[in-house]
Amino acid sequence: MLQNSPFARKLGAFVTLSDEDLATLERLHRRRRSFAAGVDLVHEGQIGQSAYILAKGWVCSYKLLPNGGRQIVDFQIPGDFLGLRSVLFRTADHNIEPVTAVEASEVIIDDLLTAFATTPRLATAVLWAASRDEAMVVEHLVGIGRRNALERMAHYLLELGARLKLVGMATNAGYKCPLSQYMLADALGLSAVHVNRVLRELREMGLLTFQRSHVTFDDFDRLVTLADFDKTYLDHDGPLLN
Amino acid sequence: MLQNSPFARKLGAFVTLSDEDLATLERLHRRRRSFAAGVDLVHEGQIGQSAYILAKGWVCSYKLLPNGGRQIVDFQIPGDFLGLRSVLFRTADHNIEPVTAVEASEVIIDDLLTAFATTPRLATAVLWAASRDEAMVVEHLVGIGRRNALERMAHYLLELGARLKLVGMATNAGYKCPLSQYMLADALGLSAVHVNRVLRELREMGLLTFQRSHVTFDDFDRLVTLADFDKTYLDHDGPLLN
DNA sequence: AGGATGAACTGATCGACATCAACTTGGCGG
DNA sequence: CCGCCAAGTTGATGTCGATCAGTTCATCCT
Repeated sequence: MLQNSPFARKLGAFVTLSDEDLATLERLHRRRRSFAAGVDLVHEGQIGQSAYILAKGWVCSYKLLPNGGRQIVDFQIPGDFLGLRSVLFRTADHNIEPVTAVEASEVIIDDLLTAFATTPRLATAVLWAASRDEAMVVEHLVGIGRRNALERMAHYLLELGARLKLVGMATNAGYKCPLSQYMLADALGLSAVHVNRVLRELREMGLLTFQRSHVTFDDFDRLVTLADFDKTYLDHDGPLLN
Repeated sequence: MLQNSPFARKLGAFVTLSDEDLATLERLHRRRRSFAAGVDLVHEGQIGQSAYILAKGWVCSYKLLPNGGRQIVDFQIPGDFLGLRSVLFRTADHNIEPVTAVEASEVIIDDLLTAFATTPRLATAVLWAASRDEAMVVEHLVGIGRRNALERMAHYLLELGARLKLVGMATNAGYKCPLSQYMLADALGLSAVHVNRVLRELREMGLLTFQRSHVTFDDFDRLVTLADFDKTYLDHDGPLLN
């Protein structure tokens, strides 16, 4: 059983990986790096960046606006691939910042292209992972565009739960979550003040408690109903390709 | 010169395609289909769907909410790949509806996987196209999350212009645009009423006119400034891979 | 021409969330 | 054990865009 890395574990949700695939995957994990919280890993406009496979810790990717605001596009958790766009594009189009201390494997573009050429199956798996990321961004877009603050928060925290569960870092009871209310605000397109009120409301409704960096689902089912959470878009139902 | 299809033309913005690549690409274009405006091509929950390469016309992809609202995620124009996620995922996570009459090539999953195995370069190109789509969704997310209605509209219409220009359907002066104010509203997370006011304001400011299905840039530079439009994220600067 | 239809347009009112300006709590170093 | 600082919390006030309730305009139909 070679499925040790959370990345392999995640790809396993889409394709059954052969030993050869796993070996190729393993070869991407050579350049291990550590990063401190708060120090940008990639920033907009940089060229010739690397990508990373996240092994430990949380990071966020965001964009800044001229008026000083920022929009967090997504948080990445162990097993996630980050910075794919900053490798494929001439210049990075977003910033990546560690939320906590982080460990990750650096993947340079040549490694990636070589891996694709030797195991096309892996290329398909990475395409799947990228599509899943896109699906999450899309769902996030729907939330910001059409859901009110309460539904949006509930939905987002449920999604994080489902993602963490896939890599064994959450249960249906809850999970550890290092995000501040400010970060949640930047992610959800709300003000920090409003995030606070919304979290209080969810707590008083008996649905969910977010305190001391811990999310507890107090009533999972009602929460799912409120948020209209349907995790189909995460495509967690086991390998399609064998 | 085999670069006839808008799809090949678009991929050419990322990789220089060999004759072999182009031939493989050509083989994806066998099953030509036509669709009438307004009749869903794919809808949420369907399984075993095909993907399409759009040859003619506009389509939109959207999600519906239980409260009756809908969020249009993106419009697709000729040369765009659509429904990739409905092929890679067990079940489609979004709906696709033709905005106008449409012609497209149907791509079944086996064709795609075979193409990837024979020309890994093409797999990389498709990954790039998917990443570019994601970049657009991200920019859209930023717009809805952090830009006001005026900036959002300006930014979105500029983006459409840049995309259309890449496939020869727009100039810096403007372009033909079949979208109703209702559709724009569903895309931008606004009400149709507000879309109307915003368009009027842009017109009165002398920046842009959207009338009779035609977008005219009256003052391109000021518009770019207002919208803070930086097209880096579209990665149009010529092949990275040769 | 007269009606039907759907998109475009307008004014009045309302509400969700932002902003501003505090105060409170909790963890940490000295 | 105290003081500090960041995060969390709360109330008062302001605003952007939604909603409601229409009118106008263009096109098509018989």
